Amino acid sequence: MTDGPEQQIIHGDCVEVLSDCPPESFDMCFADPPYNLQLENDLYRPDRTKVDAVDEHWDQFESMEAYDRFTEAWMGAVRRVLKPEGTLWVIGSYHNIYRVGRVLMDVGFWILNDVIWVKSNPMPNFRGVRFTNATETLIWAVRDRERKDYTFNYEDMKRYNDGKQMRSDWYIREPVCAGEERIRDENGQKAHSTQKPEALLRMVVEASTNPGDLVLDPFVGVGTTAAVCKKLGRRCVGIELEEGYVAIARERLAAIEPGCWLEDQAARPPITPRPETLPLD
Amino acid sequence: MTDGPEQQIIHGDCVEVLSDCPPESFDMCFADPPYNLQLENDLYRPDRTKVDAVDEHWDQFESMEAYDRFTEAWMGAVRRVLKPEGTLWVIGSYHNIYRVGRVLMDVGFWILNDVIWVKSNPMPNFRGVRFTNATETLIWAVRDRERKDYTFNYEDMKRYNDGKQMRSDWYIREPVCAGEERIRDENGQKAHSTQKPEALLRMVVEASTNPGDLVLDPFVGVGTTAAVCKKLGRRCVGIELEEGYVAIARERLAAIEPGCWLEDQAARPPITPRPETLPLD
DNA sequence: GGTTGCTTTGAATCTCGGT
DNA sequence: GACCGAGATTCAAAGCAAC
Repeated sequence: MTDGPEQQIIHGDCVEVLSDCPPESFDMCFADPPYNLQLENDLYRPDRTKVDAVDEHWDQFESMEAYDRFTEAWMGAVRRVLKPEGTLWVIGSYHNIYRVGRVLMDVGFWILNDVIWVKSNPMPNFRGVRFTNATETLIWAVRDRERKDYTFNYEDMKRYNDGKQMRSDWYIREPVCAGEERIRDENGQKAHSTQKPEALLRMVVEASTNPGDLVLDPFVGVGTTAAVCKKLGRRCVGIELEEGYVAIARERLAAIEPGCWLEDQAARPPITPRPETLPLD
Repeated sequence: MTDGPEQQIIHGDCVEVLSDCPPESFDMCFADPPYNLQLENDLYRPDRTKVDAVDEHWDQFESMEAYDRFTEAWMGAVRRVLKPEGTLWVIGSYHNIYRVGRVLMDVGFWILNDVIWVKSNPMPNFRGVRFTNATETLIWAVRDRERKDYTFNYEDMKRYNDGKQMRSDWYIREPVCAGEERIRDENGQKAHSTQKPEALLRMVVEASTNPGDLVLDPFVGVGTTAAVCKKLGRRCVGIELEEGYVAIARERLAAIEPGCWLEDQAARPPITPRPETLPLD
């Protein structure tokens, strides 16, 4: 699995694919599993246009229990192939992150931080019945609790907080994934309903790996993790079940020049520092 | 239980105390459960008695199980005494919020938001091995999923975001040790290690209750929830196991003029708006 | 080429009352 | 409980056309 090209996209179910992988192979894993959104009805904006919701079959689960079994399966498979000092990142929303987080603890991972991705332009709550859901959560955890030698590029991260210790609240400069970065199909529709910004993955990869390290993404989708790894000189194995996504990810990777971000880091930081808050009174 | 003074502090274990309470009595519950049950070296039982070091069978997994049992116990007791349209707020950090959140879903609560308390003055990570842990998480959930008539003062909340829909990221200062709000004992030491800011509770109470509503805090500590309720004209029952905290909370309540914040709301907003992010380049 | 204003859209557990 | 119609309801950033 580590003998292929520096970055590769494998088509298949991550649990099956990883069963052929030797243990303790990967330095880091980033996982963006299905969120198991429970959408009961269509949602319309105040101007009566319909919201293009996440309705893909890969986000449908029979029950919460089924989702927990799914989580235990992929997380156990990932843990086996992680090095003992390797770390796991998982991203989610309130729909799934509490279930995922508890499974993560139960299978033996040790949480290092929960990082909050604060969005500058989240979708509002159109009916005014809740607060605007303005964040997503990333859990960062080490495989074995007793291993203190996981990779954390502390000094590099300081550059993103004005020279001070980097905080766990991240204000991603490229907000919701839109614009030029958003990959579209031949009809101009978004190719993947939940594509993540490259800036977010850049923070993750820079913080917790070194150049040449081997990264795993078991739900690689249209290949954001692999693309960022290629730009940052990390090796990456991305696994994806949907054949359509696999093709897009491979095409995306082919257009990237290896290591092209390595000299560009200071020039264009991926996140903005949290601005000063106003005084209380 | 609702026949006492408008705000009262009850000394005892919340599960026991609530067993004498008629069902569906409360409009809202705010809970700040202990999450120091399982530290690096010291282990505690769910009743917060310390575990003898010779109990070697009391390993990490069992202590997490015990914490879950503890959570199920208090949350079940709370759910019984909440009105069906009543809501529950729980605050926690990454140490416990994933376990608490999953229990919350499993016992039937329906999550409305996860609110991120972003601290302007978090304690840094002294050893530089993680990101500064700059947030805590509040889960807001309605008792019965099908009830849409929970209280949410949408328009009132807009006042705290420049007239626009309030977001789920809240920027509130922590009560620092030097601050006026921090309650101290006769030796000048902080009386409670995790005292919450009144500004945070004010947001919670104003968002999800109306004047005259009955609020429950099963871990009321030094009485922040009860104090804010008194200032905002809400009734409150606070329960606390530690006798020392009970005395402090009662003393604190006695010094508060009922409803003193009701006319002052616009003058002193509890939170700061999310500051502008910096321009792109 | 720059500016202005209108349109589109983003991981969303988003109403209520009558039949 | 399902269906239907009335009615109340949105923020920021990108895309694009017009000027």
